Amino acid sequence: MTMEGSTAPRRTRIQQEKRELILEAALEVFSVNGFRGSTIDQIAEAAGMSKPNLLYYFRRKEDIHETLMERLLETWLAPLRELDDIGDPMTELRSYIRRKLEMARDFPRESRLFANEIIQGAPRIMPLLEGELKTLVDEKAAVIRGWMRSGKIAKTDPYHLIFSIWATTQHYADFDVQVRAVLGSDRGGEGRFEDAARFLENLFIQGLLPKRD
Amino acid sequence: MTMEGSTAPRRTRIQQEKRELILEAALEVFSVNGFRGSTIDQIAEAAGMSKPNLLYYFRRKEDIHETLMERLLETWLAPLRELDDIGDPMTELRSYIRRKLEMARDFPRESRLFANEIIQGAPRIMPLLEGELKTLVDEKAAVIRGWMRSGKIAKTDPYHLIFSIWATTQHYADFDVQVRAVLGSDRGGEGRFEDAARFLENLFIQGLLPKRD
Amino acid sequence: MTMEGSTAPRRTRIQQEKRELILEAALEVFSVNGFRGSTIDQIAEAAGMSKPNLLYYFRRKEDIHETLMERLLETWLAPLRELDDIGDPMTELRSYIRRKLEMARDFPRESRLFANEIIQGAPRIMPLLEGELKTLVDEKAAVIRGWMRSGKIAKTDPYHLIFSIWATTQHYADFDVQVRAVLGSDRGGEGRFEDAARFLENLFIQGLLPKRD
Amino acid sequence: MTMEGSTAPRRTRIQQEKRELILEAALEVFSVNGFRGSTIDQIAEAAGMSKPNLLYYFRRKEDIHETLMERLLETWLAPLRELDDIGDPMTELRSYIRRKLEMARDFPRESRLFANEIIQGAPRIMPLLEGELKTLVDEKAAVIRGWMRSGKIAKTDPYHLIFSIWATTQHYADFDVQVRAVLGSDRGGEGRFEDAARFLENLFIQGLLPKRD
DNA sequence: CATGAATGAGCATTCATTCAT
DNA sequence: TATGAATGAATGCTCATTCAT
Repeated sequence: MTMEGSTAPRRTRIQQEKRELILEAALEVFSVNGFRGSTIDQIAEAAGMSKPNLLYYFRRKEDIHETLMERLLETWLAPLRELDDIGDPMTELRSYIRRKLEMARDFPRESRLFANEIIQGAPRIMPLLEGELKTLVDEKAAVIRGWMRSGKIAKTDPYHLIFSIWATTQHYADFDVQVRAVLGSDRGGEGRFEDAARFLENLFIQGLLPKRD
Repeated sequence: MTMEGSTAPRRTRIQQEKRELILEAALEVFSVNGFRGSTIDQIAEAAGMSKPNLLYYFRRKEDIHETLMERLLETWLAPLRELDDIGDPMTELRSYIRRKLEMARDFPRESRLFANEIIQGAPRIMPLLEGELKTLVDEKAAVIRGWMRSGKIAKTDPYHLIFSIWATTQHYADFDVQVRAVLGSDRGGEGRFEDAARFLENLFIQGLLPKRD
Repeated sequence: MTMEGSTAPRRTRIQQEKRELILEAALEVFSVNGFRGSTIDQIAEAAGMSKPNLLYYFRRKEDIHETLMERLLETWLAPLRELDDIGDPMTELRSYIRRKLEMARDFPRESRLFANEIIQGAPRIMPLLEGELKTLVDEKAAVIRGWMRSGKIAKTDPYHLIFSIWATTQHYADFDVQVRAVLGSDRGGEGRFEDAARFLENLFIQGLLPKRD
Repeated sequence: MTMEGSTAPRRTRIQQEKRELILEAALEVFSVNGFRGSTIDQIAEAAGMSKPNLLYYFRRKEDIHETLMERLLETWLAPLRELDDIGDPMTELRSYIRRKLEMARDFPRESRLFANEIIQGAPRIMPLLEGELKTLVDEKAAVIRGWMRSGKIAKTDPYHLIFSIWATTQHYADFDVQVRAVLGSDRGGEGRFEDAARFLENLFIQGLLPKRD
């Protein structure tokens, strides 16, 4: 049973659908050009509608971006939320890395949109970073620290561990063109995500020290 | 001994200084707002000169950006170039990571400018990525593969190893606001780079497996 | 006995009521913002109906304004029409002034709407001014001139007399905010109309010459 | 010796001239169409320059209007400021009426611009009305009251006296088209101001009571 | 009757770039 | 070199009006 707040504007099904269409188009455009580099015309064109019609659904360019960012953060945090205190530490972390990498593969535009916002100093979502995000990371860092104390994984800084997982996985979305340019046409195909998964698993588990005996 | 080709415009020292001033200002502005989000006015203001005067030194907005990007790539590749076949593998990689992290700390604007360009699909420097960058990475990947064959470091994918070093170190420049937001005021200060250095060294050398007795 | 011409659209009572609602709302909006400064949205909102619904009753924004102006002129001329040749001149003029002042008090929005139209050069009602209005004023000016000839009131220009009555009374509607700002909170209340009535009676009857003993 | 505040932007002679040109054009346009009813295009056209060029001199439409209103109020209050305690009351008032009527004749656009602003509730100059204007009127009302006490003019309300002078004189600017429509082509020419002057002098001095022998 | 949806034309403002001095 | 002035081409957004249901 859901209870929508009375402040939420009532919308018809068609309106909802059109709004989704616009958000999809905006994601495409914003993720490449950033907020200021994108024009309403581009988004309208991508959404297959006229500019004033688009503005009938979202009154301001910023409203589109805002809606996109709100949804984004939730999607973005989901994998971390699933990190489970109860499970086996190594398995949990391995799953987390895999899920993040899958997101980089399946939602690269979302990743780039987020990266764009952060690089520019997070002018629009700073409060969310300091609030919801920090709270969640603090919580999960405590879990990881528990695992370290119990000797299940090596003692190290849990925050920077999380950062490094973010960095390495999101890299395959945000820096995709560079990855493909470097790997070349033969290794830059879809297989690159499997290679990355294999590599990251190795890295995070064993590092670069040669196998003993 | 430098030999400028005859196509390079001759410039006086004063001219050169003004150009540097502009590039410095442009770096400041572009790295935050992106190319399209930045205006010549902002750059001129930051450089302390009038807009037409700025355009006397760089005829087009894009020229400034281009010049910046050209220099950038060189700076950016320098640490990798230093990776030396002859040295001890573990020491070499450790130094590389440290140098990259120092760059993230000392040249965050350059890092963000570069990230901006890549995220947008590298419309301006794609040729450099496929040329110079790929060549260098291929070369160094071969070196690393040699180390792996000789058993000095664990066998894994050298390309993805390089990507993960890029990702983890540049993260501290590009996603700086997020890092600071998550770490909070007590741990987000200047010490964060030392913490990161320590963590990354551990990660790349030993991974997360608990220490063997 | 009214006989509507066959060109007049037949309207149900409900239709008529809705039209009145719209006109009332439009008066409110137009009188403050002027024609071009007012939007159909504002009027629709004030009338409590949707924009397309409003346009069902008046097909064009201008139609609303036109209807409003037509009625307005009638209302506006009514007090002058009542000026009666037969009555006592001083009493008649005094009553006229009083009626005009009451209109300024009770129908300030109508007054402002009219003023707006005239200030802008009467683009929409010029014919009415040159026709109906001029005819009526000519007629009443003749009456007043008759009074002057018979020595009942001082000899002066009857047209400018009418203008000055219009000007002084309508001033309390059109320049209301200025009047209230100058009088301040203590004297700017409802009493201002009585003060004005007393003053204007004095002015028009005796002028500023000190009373003769 | 004038001392310009350091906040005033320095302007070249050409800039000053162009600004005057724009203000002149804006007066023409605003006084007819009101603020919202006027477009920058109209003003630019009237000033004989391109729209962006106009915006080079005034960055916002509102800035033009504001500048105009500031100057306006000063001009508008000048005649009242001249009302002199020392002079002969009747002469002083007669001169004031004459000066105001001359302003209505010579600066009708200014008058209409002012009327437009007041009718719309003075959204932009209310503070000036409650401040500067009220202060001046209070002061002059005291002067007039002094004259009344000394028996030089009839006892009446000085505030409403001032209002009626404003109303009757400005009427010939603000309601000019109506005045001319009513007077017709033979009496609506330039002579109408002289007729008005004669009439108002009579009205304010003697009222309508027939002359005593 | 009523309303959600759609749009062409318009409008204030910005911006890269050019021109003249 | 340096800058005040000028402009064409956007760009975000508004609004009267029409359409479809």
